[in-house]
Amino acid sequence: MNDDAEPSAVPSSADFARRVLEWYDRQGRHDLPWQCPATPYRVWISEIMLQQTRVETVRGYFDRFMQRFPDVATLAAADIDEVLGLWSGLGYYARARNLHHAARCIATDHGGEVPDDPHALTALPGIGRSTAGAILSLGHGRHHAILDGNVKRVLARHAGIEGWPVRAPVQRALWAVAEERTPAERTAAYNQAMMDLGAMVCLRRPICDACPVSTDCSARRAGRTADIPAPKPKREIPRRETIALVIQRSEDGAILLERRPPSGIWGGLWSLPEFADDAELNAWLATRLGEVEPEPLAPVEHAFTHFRLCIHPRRVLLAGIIDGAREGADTGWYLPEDAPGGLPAPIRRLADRLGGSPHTADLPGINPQVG
DNA sequence: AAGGCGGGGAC
DNA sequence: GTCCCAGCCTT
Repeated sequence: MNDDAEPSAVPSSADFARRVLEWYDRQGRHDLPWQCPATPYRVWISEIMLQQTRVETVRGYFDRFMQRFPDVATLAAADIDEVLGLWSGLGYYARARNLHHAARCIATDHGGEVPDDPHALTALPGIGRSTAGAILSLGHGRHHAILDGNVKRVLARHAGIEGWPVRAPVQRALWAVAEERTPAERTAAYNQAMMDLGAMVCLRRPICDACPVSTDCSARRAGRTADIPAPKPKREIPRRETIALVIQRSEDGAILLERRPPSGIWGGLWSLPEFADDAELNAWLATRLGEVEPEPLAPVEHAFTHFRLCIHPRRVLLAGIIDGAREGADTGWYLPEDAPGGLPAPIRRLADRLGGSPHTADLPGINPQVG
């Protein structure tokens, strides 16, 4: 592909697309789970799962999700806890809540068919401009541009668009280039090609020798592929501490789980009772169990995008059934593997670590009086 | 316009 | 350890 002639003029968008498509036919990914078949429903589900999430992570989740919810009607009829259960571990759980909500909107307002209109799509929760473009092009075969992280990287470098892509002016410039270059013919293949190019060739450290558009790439020519796109400005991430109560029945190993509030961190997921400090924990325990001595377990570190959380687990083993901590719609006793909904990843790891039915006598510490 | 929102893989 | 990813929503 490297003839020695310097490109004498800015190549046309058609030529850019032609080279990208030619590369895609030979080197691109053609057998991803959501490509066979690429129905609008399957494309929609995959696109939501793929928001801020890598392909290899999504594969297993996608297959399990499709097995259980093969179409819009099944998803719309499902309980949100089951949806969150299949989402458990994927993160960004608002995506699952939005997905479920949107399925119900599609069932009631669109006759159960995923819309093929940009305005109708972006009106659905969880679907923005880029995801709408992916559903329209990959799922419906329509002419529409996309602009995800991969495409941003390819276009920013090739067109020499400086600045951090999250900033509005940069975003505008990128969308303009994306729309200008997206061909009306073979739009789906082109969009998939751009994502594949970003995921396989135009990496953080790019493999320019393998790129079909390297000869006229602005960043490549300037030797500035490391600077474009501009990296996210650094910021200090705060650290938070929290106490999590593992209150466990020695009889069967069940632990007390609570449903978290619908919004915020881990919204709608099931988790351990949480306390700001030991004083708050002890006050909670005192009113329900009397004097008990919780056993500290090894802390669990968990990194979020915007802060770091250190969870200090405190375990209390119960020799008998208690009636102090009653079950309700949003609390209950469950074996870790039988949780009624999704569990946050670090809580799941912690719960799994506790193992099955413990024997009180084998464990250090606690045998609180009950009632 | 800025910040909230998970988790894991690559380095 | 740090960085960043098939973004969107709320404020």
